Amino acid sequence: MPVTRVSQPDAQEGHKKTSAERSRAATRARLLASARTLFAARGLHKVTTHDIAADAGVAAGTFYLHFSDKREIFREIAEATLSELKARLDDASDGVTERETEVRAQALALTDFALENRDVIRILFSADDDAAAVESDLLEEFALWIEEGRREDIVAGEMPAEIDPTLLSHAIVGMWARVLKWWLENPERVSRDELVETLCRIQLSGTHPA
Amino acid sequence: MPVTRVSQPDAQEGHKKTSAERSRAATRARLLASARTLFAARGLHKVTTHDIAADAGVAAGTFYLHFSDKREIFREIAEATLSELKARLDDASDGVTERETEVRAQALALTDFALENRDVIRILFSADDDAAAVESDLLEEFALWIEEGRREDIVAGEMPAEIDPTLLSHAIVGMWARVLKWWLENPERVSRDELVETLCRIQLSGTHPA
Amino acid sequence: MPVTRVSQPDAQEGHKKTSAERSRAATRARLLASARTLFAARGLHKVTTHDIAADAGVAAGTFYLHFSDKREIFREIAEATLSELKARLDDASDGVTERETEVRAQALALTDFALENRDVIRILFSADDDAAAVESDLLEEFALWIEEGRREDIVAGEMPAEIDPTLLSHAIVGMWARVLKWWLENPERVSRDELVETLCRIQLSGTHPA
Amino acid sequence: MPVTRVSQPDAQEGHKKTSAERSRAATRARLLASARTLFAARGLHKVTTHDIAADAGVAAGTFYLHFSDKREIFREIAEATLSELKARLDDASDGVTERETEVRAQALALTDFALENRDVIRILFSADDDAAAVESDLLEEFALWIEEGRREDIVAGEMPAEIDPTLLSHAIVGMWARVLKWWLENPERVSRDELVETLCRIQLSGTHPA
DNA sequence: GATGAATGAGTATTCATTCAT
DNA sequence: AATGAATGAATACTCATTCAT
Repeated sequence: MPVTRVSQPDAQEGHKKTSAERSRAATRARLLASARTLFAARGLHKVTTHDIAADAGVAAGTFYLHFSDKREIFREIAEATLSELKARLDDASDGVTERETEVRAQALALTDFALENRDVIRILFSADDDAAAVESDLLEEFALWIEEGRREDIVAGEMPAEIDPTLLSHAIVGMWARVLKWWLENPERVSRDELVETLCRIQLSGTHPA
Repeated sequence: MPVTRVSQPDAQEGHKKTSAERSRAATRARLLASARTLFAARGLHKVTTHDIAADAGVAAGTFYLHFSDKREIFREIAEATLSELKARLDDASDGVTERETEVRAQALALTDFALENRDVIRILFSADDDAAAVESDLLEEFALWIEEGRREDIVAGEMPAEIDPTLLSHAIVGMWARVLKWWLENPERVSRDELVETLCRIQLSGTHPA
Repeated sequence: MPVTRVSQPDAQEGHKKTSAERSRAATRARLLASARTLFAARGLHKVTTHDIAADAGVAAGTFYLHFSDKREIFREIAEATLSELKARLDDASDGVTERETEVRAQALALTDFALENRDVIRILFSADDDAAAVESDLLEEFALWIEEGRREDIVAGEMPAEIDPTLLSHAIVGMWARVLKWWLENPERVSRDELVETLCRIQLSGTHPA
Repeated sequence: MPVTRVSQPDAQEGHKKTSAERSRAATRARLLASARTLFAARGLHKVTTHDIAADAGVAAGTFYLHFSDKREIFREIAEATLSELKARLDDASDGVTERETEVRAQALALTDFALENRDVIRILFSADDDAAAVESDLLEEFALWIEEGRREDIVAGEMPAEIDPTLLSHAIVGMWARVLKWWLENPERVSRDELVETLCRIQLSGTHPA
C-alpha cells in the first residue's frame, strides 16, 4: 500500500460522512490511485484523462468532477508524496542530535521511502519538464526544504558559512534524485547500505566545518 | 555562439560544394539552430516540427527533407553537444597529473561550457522522460563516460575501491546537472568560482582514499 | 431505401435503449449512410474521414468514436451489403429445383438488388485495389461463395466435372460485376429482362452438361 | 521483355537523332519502364513521382520534363499496352474465317499476352477507380473495341441479332479481366489450355446463332 | 454524482509540383 | 536537359474538455 496515502480519503472533517460523500471520496481515491500507477508506468503526458478514468472504472467526464485538469491530479499526487517524504525525514531525525547520525538516519529513511514508492519516484524525481510546467516541480520544492535545514546547520555551527545553502541543497537533491532513479531500476547493483554509506560520505565530508 | 558547432556546415569534404549543397546545408543548419532555441525555451514536446520550420523560415515539409522526425533532430543536437562537452573536459585535464587539479580544471571547463551553451543545457541536462524516450538520454551517456574515469582512478589508487563507480558517476552527474540548471537561471546567486569550489570540495573529499 | 439495413440500428437486444445509446446508434448510422454515398460518388480514397463526418453533420473526431479508421467503415458497408445480397440470392433459389429456373431467378434477384443499391454497387463491384487492400474484396468473397454452389452443381450432375469451379466462379463474377456497373450507368441501353436473358444464356449454355 | 515496347524509344522519326535527343528518349524510356514495374507492384496511388524518378535514376524534377503528371505516364502505359494487345488479337484472327477458330485463336493470344505482361495486367485489368479517374479505363476502351467485332459478327450472321453487342462486350471483358487476374496469381490451378477451353465454350455457346 | 457522446483544435507526416541553378 | 531543394496543401488521427441526460 502506498505510504503517501494518495488513495485514502481524508477523514479530518468532524461530521459523519453521508453515503454520497463517501462514494465521492472513494471515486476520487480510485482516480488518484489509477493516476499514480499510470503516470509511473508511462510518464505524465503519455497518459490521457480517459486512461485514468477507465482504469479507475468511471466515465470520462467523472474525472472533471474531481480534478479541474490533468495537471491538478498530478500536482496533488506530487504534493501528497512530498509531504509524506518530509514527514518521514523529520521522523528520522527526531531526537537525534549528532549531525552525522542524523544524515545517516535520513538517508535510510529516504531509501526506504523510495523502495516503498518506487512507482511515483520514477516520475516525481525525474525533473521532467512537463512536471515542472505543471507548476509542481517536486525537486524544486524539496530543494527549498533541504535548504532550510542547511541554514539551520550553519547557524548551529555545524556547516561552514561559506557554503551557499541553496547551491548545496540543489547538489544534494540532484545527487539523490538521480541515484535513486538509477538504483530503483538496478537494485542488484549496490545494497541499500552501501548506497547510503557512499552518499552520506560524500555529503558529509564535503560539508564538514573545517 | 554555440560551441557545439551545430550550425556550422562541415567543410572537411575535399570537393567544392555545389550551390545546391550549400543551400541545403544552410537550411539544415537553420533548422538545427531553431530547434535548439525552441527546445530550450519550451521543452521537447511543446515544440512542433511546424514551429521549428517556421522559426527557420522554411516550409513545414522542408523539415522532413532534413530530419526524419522530431526525435532525430533532438538526438543530433544532443549528440553534438555531448561530444563537444567531452572534448572540452578532456582538454581540461590534458597534461594534468594531480587528481585535485584535474577535478578543478574539469569543473571550470564544465561551468564555462554551461555558460556558453545555456540554451541546450536547459533541456539536455533535464533528464526529461521524453528525451530519454528519444533514446538519447544525455545524462545517462554522460554518467557512463564519467564512470570510466572513476574506474581508472580506482586502478590508479586515487579512489577507494569500495566505492561503486557507477553509483558515484550517477551521483556526480545528478549533482552537476541540477546545480548547473539552477545556476544558469540564477547566476547572480553564486559566482562561478564559488560554485566550482563547493562542488569540487564535495566531490573530492567524499571520494578521497582513506 | 438501402436494403442492406446499414443504417438501421439493430433492435434485437432485450433491454430498453438509453437515450445515449440511441443517440450513439443514430450517429453511427448517419456516418455509415454518408460514407456509402460518398464512397459511391468518389471512390474509396478520394473520401476523407473529415468528409464523412462533415456529411453526417458531426465533428471530425466523432468519426473515430465509431470506427477505428476509414477501412473499417468501408469493410462494414461491404460486409453488410454482401450478406444482404447472399440472402437475396438464397431466397431467390428457395424451393426451385430446376437449374435453369434457379439461375434465372438469381439473375433477377441480382439485377433488382443492383438497382436498389446502385450507390454501393459502384464501389463494391469495382475490384478497386484499395478495396482489396482493405481486406474486404467483395468480389473475391462473392466468387468463393458462388464456387461452392458450382461444386454442388457438379456433384448433382448438373454441370460437367471437367469445368474448374473456381475458374468458372471468377468468370461469372467478373462478367456480372462489369455488366452491372455498366448497366447502372446506362440503364436505358438494355432492359432488365434483356440483360438477365443474355447473361443467363451465356452462363447456362456454356456450362451445361454435355 | 515487355511486348508493349513501353521502354523502347520510338524510332519512327525520319531524321538522325542528335545525341541530346537520344539521351532524352532514353530517360523517358527509363521512366516508363520504372513506372510500369512500380505500378504493377504497388498500384497506381501507392507510387509517387519521386519513386518513379528514383527508380529510373533521375532527379525528381526530371519526371516533369517528360510527363505533365502522374496520370499522363499511367495513361501512356495503358494505351501502349492496349495497342499492343489489339494488334496481337488482330494478328491472331488474321486469315481465319471460322468464328470458333477465331475465338479460340484470340483466347490463346490473350492468355499469352497476359503471361508476357503479367506486371501491367495486374493494374490495367483491375478496373481500379483510380485508373478510371485517370481517364484511361483500359477495360472500357477494350470493351468498345470488342463491341465492334461483335457488331460485325451480327452483320455476318454469326451472332443472333437480339443480343446487345455492348452488353455482350462488357460481359466478355469483365469475364476475361477477372479470370486473367486470378489466373496470373494462381497459374498452377488450371492450365492455359483448360482456361482457354472453358472461356471459349462459355463465350461461344452463349452467343451462337440459334 | 455520474455518464459517455460529442467536440474541434492540434500535430505529424506525405507528396505532387515548381523553379533557380 | 537535368538537377534537387523547397513548397504547402492535404489528411489521418488524438485527446482534453464540455454538457445534456
